[in-house]
This record gives sequence, structure tokens and C-alpha cells, in this order.
Amino acid sequence: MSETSIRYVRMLEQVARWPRRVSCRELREKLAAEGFDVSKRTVERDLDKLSRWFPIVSDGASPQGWSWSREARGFELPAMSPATALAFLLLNEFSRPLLPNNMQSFLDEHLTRAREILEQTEKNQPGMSHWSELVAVVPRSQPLLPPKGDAEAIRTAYDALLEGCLFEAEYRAASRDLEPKTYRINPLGLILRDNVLYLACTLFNYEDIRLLALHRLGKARLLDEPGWSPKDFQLREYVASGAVDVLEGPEIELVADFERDAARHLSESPLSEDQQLEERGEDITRVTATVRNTRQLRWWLHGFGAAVEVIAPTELREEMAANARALLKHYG
Amino acid sequence: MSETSIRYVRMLEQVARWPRRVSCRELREKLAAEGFDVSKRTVERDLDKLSRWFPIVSDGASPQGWSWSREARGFELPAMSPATALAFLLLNEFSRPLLPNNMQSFLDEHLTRAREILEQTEKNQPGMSHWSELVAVVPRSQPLLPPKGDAEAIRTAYDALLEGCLFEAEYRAASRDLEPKTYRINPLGLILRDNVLYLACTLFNYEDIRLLALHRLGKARLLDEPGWSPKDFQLREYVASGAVDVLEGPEIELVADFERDAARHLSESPLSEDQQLEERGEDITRVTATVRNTRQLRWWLHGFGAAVEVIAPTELREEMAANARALLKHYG
DNA sequence: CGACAGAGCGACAGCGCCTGTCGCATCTCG
DNA sequence: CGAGATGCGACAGGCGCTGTCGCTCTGTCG
Repeated sequence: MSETSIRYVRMLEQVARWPRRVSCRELREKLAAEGFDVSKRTVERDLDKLSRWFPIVSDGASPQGWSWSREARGFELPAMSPATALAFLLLNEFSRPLLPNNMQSFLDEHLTRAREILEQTEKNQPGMSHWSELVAVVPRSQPLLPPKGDAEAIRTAYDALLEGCLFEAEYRAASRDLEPKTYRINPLGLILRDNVLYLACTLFNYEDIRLLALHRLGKARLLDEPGWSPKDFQLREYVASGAVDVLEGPEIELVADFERDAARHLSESPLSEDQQLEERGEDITRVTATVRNTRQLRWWLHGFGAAVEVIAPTELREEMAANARALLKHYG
Repeated sequence: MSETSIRYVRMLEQVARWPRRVSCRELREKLAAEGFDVSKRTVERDLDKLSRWFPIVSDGASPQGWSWSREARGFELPAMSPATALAFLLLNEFSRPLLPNNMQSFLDEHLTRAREILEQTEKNQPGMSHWSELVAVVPRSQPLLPPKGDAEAIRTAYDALLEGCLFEAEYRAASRDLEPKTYRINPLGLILRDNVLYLACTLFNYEDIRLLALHRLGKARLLDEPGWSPKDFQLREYVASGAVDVLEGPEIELVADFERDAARHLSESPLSEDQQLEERGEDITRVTATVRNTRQLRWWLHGFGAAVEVIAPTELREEMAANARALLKHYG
């Protein structure tokens, strides 16, 4: 079989979505690296031909820069299966309130495709409910509205992180009235907490690690300077060290008495691999499990209100007791 | 330009991933529907040619069934951008403990691709940290382990829902010792709650809506009978009606005093569009917002422990007070 | 068991698409 | 202003693609 058709497909792969562009010269080199040895003229002709069938465009400059048009509806091979499309929809419903909206935007093209797939599937199955009627999410936690940010600036931060270079951006501090300040930022990693994305980084030439909330960035531009890593920096260790405000405590042996209804779901979604449930009659289930002693744990236990009584460890029980006394002071 | 190359791409689109298969005859009809009028022989030849360049295989039966091989690494056009790949990674980190594992599996091929994209990007940027060092998630809620289910059975449920037909499966009731029973199931919709997927459906010829936990299904097979909708059934309304155990209450005007640190994140991730914050000195922030009166709301308020005092509405305040008294009884 | 329809596939000839080359116009940058 | 690079029209040759034909094989139905 002629290599021609295959070359076309590879060319389409090499052309990236707008605003990234590729020149004929680069394209020819990349193809050569894959074993397709063709003349410059052929590459030019191919791009011209492909642009008649696919939404790829040239910017008209010299040398020409080719890219997939911004709103091009792409596709994948093999095509997304309807079951996967359904999973995407569910994921979207589920994660919308839990994820920063700028992160959602990265998944949008996949969601668009998922909807197309389902619509197509539906055409063969008239009479069924519409796909949007097939999935629903009952949220686990109180939905909070995700913060809005400057999409352009956030993308720049992603790119800088990936390319390992510095960037410059304005940052509005948390206190509202302060003027935004411009920083030279050396990105080290992304941290997602609740529905806020933080960028771990260093500023200017300082060595200390800072956290910037991505949605407070603005007016960003990439710099042509390589990034660097403070010695021995490891994102996971940094997070585990508690710098992000949530202490990863040591493991403890938790013992707590739950009202039976409250404990029921733990039999299917256990707290830990070694969790044990013990019915103690009179509507009480005793739960024993090895868990990390975190703020989340307290939050979760508090959530049950009076439906749970912590038995051990004693320090935790004492904390819960103190909290109960403080609560009663509020409500007299 | 000849239509030949375009036809190849369309053919690759029509061929689905294993175990779904397509025959030469079907393929020819589909191509004809798209305007590619070619002879049967040509389709046969094309498939043979394409299989030399792409991981598509024939099952050897007669008539032959063609599909993308099971472990084929697909690709998409235009290619996934590195920023999107990073978002996928973050999403995966984030959602792993919150989603049923069977749902994760549907996203696996996209994750594989995301990792490839990042690895390729990294090759041009040596010296940077590895991509897995670029993202971290600090969970918002107590991580529970997602329940494990029969992947095959779950996929069958998805397929039945999409194709609008009945299926048959075993179901293990929540009480462990009961024998699994076999049901004829008419799927109506999927509901995700916490990290458990439920299938809204009717059983046999009954009219009443039931919820089955997907991970308790086993030994499923599609039936060749069309599904049906109970009259006036609407998934969203069904969920909103509180059938899924979480009551969607009416809207209330919540007024509550938070400790200042506890309220800080509400300035960026507000409870509602109309939320108002008011500093009341002495480390107290008063929050006013219109929210739904749900169990989640109580859960969320409880989570703060003594760091929040509900002022209005009075019924809710009374509930919180009662809870405080009950708590103190536990801890003496 | 036999007949028939449909599918797979090798062979072949002709058309037309793809390709490298050449030359000229245009653009960019020093 | 000039050198080097890029864009593109023209052209001829080669070979890849296509429909047709015929043979073989498989599965099905009576």
C-alpha cells in the first residue's frame, strides 16, 4: 500500500490546535523523522489538499503557520464508545461544582464529542429518553460555586509549568483592596484543594516556596528563561508536610460508635482496608479502622453530628467533647 | 484531491473498538451513506491495507468482523494539547477516591494518551520534574474506598441503558447472607451518589421505580426486548423528589456566624450567587445566603463543629441546638 | 445431502492521482 | 539592495487505486 494516505494521517496529528502553529519546514522534518521522505513541494501541496477536507488553516504569514482552526470539532480513533461517552457526561455533572471552571474548559472538547456520540447512538434508538435524561448526580458535599479566573493567564501557567520556563503575571492578593502586583514566577507544580487550583512556585530569585491561587492571576506572559527546582523539592512531600494547610497526621486506630443508619454505607465504602464493623445492638454499630489523623477526619466526624460518638483514641474523643461543650455555649 | 485518503479516515472512524465488530457489507453501506460509492472489493482491499498500518484486526469468521484490537493505543485529531493532558491527570488524581472504579476504567484510555503526550513533551524539556511530580490533590472530604463491582455486568447495564433494551442480571441484596437473585431489568437512568453508582430501573413487569447499586450486579446479559418508560417518568424530577434518600428541600435564607478563618474560603467559593459576608468584629463573620434546605447543608454545617453558629431560620437553629445537646450527652 | 446465496480473494487493465523537478515571483532580514 | 528562503504554477512519468470477472469456500435452508 502506498504510504501516501498514512502520511496524511500523520500530518494531521502533527498539526496542533490553534494558536499553536507549525511551518512546512518543521513538518517536513518531523515526517522525515518518521520515515516519510518527501519533497518540500509535496508537503505544501498536502497541506493545501487537507485544508479542503479538514478544518486546518494557514495564518498567511511567511513562512506559513498551519493549525487546526480554533473551533474545529475533532475526532478520535478508534471512536469513543457510547459507554465512555456516558461516563464523561456523568463525570461532568459530578465534577462541575467540585472543579475549578478553568479545568472544566480543558475537558470541553471531549464533552462535545461525547454528546455527539450519544446523539448519534440515539438516532438509531428513537423513543428512548434523551441522553441528558440518563444521568444524575446527588452531590456528596455542600456545593460551592467555583471561583472564576482569567482563562488566558491560567493557560499560560500550565504552559510554563510544562515547558519548564518562567512566566510573569499579575497577582491580586486575597485582601481585596490591594493593588495587583506583577511577579516573575518559577512554577513547580499544581495543587488542587477543594475547588481551587494552587500553583506551587518561587518568586523572583527567592528560594522559598509560595502558593498562588490560579484564579487570582492575570495578564500573564511566558518568559524565555528556564525554570529551576529548589534543591530537594518534591511536590508530594511538600504537600504531605502540611504546607497546604491540611496536616497529614500520623495513622491512628479510630474506634467510634455510629447510629446504624449512619454506618451502613461504610460496609460498602470502607474507611480503610482493615476496617471492622461490629453490631452492638440497640441501633449502634462500632467501627474500627486505621486512618490518618487529619483535619478532614474531624470534619467528616463532625458532619454526622450526634449520630457518632468517638471512643478512641482518647485525645480525639477529648477534642470532640470540647467541641460539644463549645457548641452548647452557642445555643445556650 | 482524491477522495481515497479521506475514505480511509472515515473507515477508521466506523471501525469500533473490540469487542464491537463491523462487517464489510455494513461498512460499505455506511460509506455509501456518506457519499463514498465504492465496490465491495475495494472495501475488502482497504481493510486489508489499513490493517497493515493500524491495529485493526479481523475475527476470521465469515462474514469477517473487523474491529480495533483491544489494546490498541488510539489517537485523536487534533492531538490532545499538553495542557489538557495535565488537566486529565489532575482530574484523575482528584476523582479516583470519589468515583466508582468502574467509571474510572472508561477514562483509562484517555489517561494513557495523556501520559504519552506529557512524556513526549518532556523529551523536549529534559531536566524538569517528571509529570507525575507536577500535580497533587488535597482532598476535600474524608476519602472512602470505592466499592468494587463486576466490570462486565456494569458495562452491560450501560449498554442496555443506551440501547434502550432490557437486560437480565443477578443482584446481591445489601444484607450479605441472602442468595443473589436474578432479575429482568428495565434501565431508566444512572445516578451517582458519593462514590456509588445506582441504576434507576423497573423490575420484571412492575411499574414501581427501584434503585440498584451497580457494584452489586453480576452475571448480566442483554435481552432482545425493547425497554419502556413508566408514564411521566423524568430522572431529574425523580431525584429531586428525594427518592434517593437526600431530600431536596425548599430554598431558605441561611444566616450563620462563622469564625473568621472558617468563613474565609467563602469569599472566593461562595455558597450562592447572592451570598453576603459581613464582618462583625471579634473574629466573627456573618454569612447570609439563599440555599436549598438539604441534608447536605446540615452535614456541611456540622462539619465546622463549634466554628459556626446558625442564626436563622429558627427551625434550623433549633435543629442544631438539639444536636448539640445530644452530642453533650455522649461525652458527658 | 445437495443447491444456492453470499463472502473472500487473485488477476488484470486502464485511468488518474501523486511526486520530484524546474523556474519564477515574492518576502524577509541583514 | 542583495542573498537566501518560501510559495506556487506547470509538467511528465510512474505507479497506486478501482471496477470487473471468475474461481473457491462457507454457511444455510429445504
